[in-house]
Amino acid sequence: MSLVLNNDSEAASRIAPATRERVLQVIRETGYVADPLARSLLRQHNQILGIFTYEPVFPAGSADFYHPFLEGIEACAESLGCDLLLFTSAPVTGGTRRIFHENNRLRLADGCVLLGREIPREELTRLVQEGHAIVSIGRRDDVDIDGTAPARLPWVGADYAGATSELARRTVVLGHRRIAYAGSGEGVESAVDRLDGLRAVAPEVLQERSAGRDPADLLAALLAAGVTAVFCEHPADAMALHGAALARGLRVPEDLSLVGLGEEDRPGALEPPLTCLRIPRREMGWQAVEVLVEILHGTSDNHQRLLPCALVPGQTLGPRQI
Amino acid sequence: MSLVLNNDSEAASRIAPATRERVLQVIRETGYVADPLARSLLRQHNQILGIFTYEPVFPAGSADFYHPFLEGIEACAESLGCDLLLFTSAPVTGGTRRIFHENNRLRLADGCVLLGREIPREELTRLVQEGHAIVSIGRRDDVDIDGTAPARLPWVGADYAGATSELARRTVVLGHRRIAYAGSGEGVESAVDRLDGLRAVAPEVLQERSAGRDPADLLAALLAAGVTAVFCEHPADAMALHGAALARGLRVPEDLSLVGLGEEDRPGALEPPLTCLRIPRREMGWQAVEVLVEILHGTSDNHQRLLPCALVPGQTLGPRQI
DNA sequence: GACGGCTAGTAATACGAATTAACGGCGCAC
DNA sequence: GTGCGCCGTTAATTCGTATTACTAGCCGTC
Repeated sequence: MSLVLNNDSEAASRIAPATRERVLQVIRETGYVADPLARSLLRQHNQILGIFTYEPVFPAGSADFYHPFLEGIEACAESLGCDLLLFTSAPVTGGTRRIFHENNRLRLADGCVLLGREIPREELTRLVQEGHAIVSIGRRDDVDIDGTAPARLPWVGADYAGATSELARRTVVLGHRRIAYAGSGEGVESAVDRLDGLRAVAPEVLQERSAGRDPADLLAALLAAGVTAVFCEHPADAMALHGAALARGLRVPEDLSLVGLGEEDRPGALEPPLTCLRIPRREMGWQAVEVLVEILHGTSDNHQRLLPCALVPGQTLGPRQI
Repeated sequence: MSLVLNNDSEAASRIAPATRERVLQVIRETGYVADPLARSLLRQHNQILGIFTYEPVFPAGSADFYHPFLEGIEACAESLGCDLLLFTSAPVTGGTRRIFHENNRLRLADGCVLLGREIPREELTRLVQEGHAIVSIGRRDDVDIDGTAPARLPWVGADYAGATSELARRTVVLGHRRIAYAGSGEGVESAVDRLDGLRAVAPEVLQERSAGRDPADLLAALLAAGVTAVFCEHPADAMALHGAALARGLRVPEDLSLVGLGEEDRPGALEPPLTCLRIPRREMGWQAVEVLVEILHGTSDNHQRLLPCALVPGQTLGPRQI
């Protein structure tokens, strides 16, 4: 039976064509399908790729930030003939989902794509220690495994640093000398990369936190420091600053240039359109699955890919008025 | 071991506290986790719910029509502690994905949510025949199983008929006598329901196909027939007709009332806002999972739920000008 | 002191498919 | 005529866990 189902070269030689046809006939009649569970138990792989998100996969409020990643993942998985498993069973403790719990179901999947702005270090460490095949979407710092050299985590990231540097160069060329960075610039890798990219070109950056701050106050502080161009970690901050600038009678970009270091939540919402980045999210999703397959097959040995961000010209970055 | 892991009432009585603690200690040290595959093989259920879509789950182009359904499904699955399996391995033959293929992996999931505008009848029939636990999102006609009475398919649908009837009533109250339906009104259940809902209130409906037709031509035909209000199967058609009306120097709703029998793709895109329906998509996703669980648990016996659509007043439906 | 009942721990079996080993029958060759 | 090899089939074993049956040991009671 199984010899006929999995028509291997070996089986072909072993089974007589007549018998083979008879078995196939019965299979057609009864509509028999091998229990994929039992097969997997033996084969030790499932053709299932897991997706683990540290935020809800299908977030209601936010303008579907994760959607394009999932698009790419789905498209690639489909091309590979793999199913996708969403680990929605992982319980939420202390605000974030945790992949490791008493009955973690990680092994249902052959490998796992990790998605989320921030992934707890201890989870990453344990994932690596236990030898799970994982790929992070978004660059992650290497994890320290006690004793040994830091483990190079597989990831597919967006080149925030490079894109920010390029925007910074253009800003400098436009005459700006006092450039500010609005945002934390620390903690999460994506924030660090952005600030690093800006600093690489403009070392004298003025950094101002924006979280939970009144845009008008933030703007006032920036202007007082003589800033003429603001790089915003979150495009939403750029929108807020734009509003505050208008309220103050300032023009963008004539009096103040604004750059968003990410995608606009709702393209077209701001007039004039924001100068910002386009994160290759779909492509990142696709390539994450590619890397995962490379890991599973043992091909290639570099499991870190940095994809370029396209620059969205917009109209909020202009020459500095003398 | 398994006795300790699954701390049942029985196990509690069987295992000595000391032994129990010793085993737990070893489990903690080794980080052992039971292979979910092997467990499932024995238990005959997985805590996995399948999602099968007859279109890509994460469609790139369309404005994420399916996203809210998935949101609801995810939220409910999470509350149940179930994982979600996306059947991306199903091959596409003849334009649509097919759930049944030589190695269908349906049995990986305990039950399956079916998503898609149109689901091939033969697939539904076979799903029912083979006794799979399924729920369709969107009403589906009963399927004929040869010999027996038509099988009542489980589904969670939007009450297009009721909502359309209500809109029709309002339209009649506003003085409109010649009402048209733009769209196929046949084939897919959702289209049939809409036209039926309109006909229930306004039997003398003029029906015009809109697919692949120049909006200007369609509009001309409608006006020639003396139509003063158009119910559009697809809101996109309403948008197109609106454009054609403007081009012709007509005002909406003064000269022509437009109603969309669905959600606007991009709310706010049309000015004035379209009078249309709000499909309770998130709620449908949630309840689909609820129904699925009812089926699996054998509780309840009515597995068909019709959820009301909210009416979005908009400003494209107005009194008929005498 | 012996037997019965209860408990704790261990061994066996089942889950469903796949792989492999064993086996029976047949034919060919020596 | 017998032995070996080949072909086709069947039985056994494997995957990792859960359940059940069974056994050894202990205590209490008669």
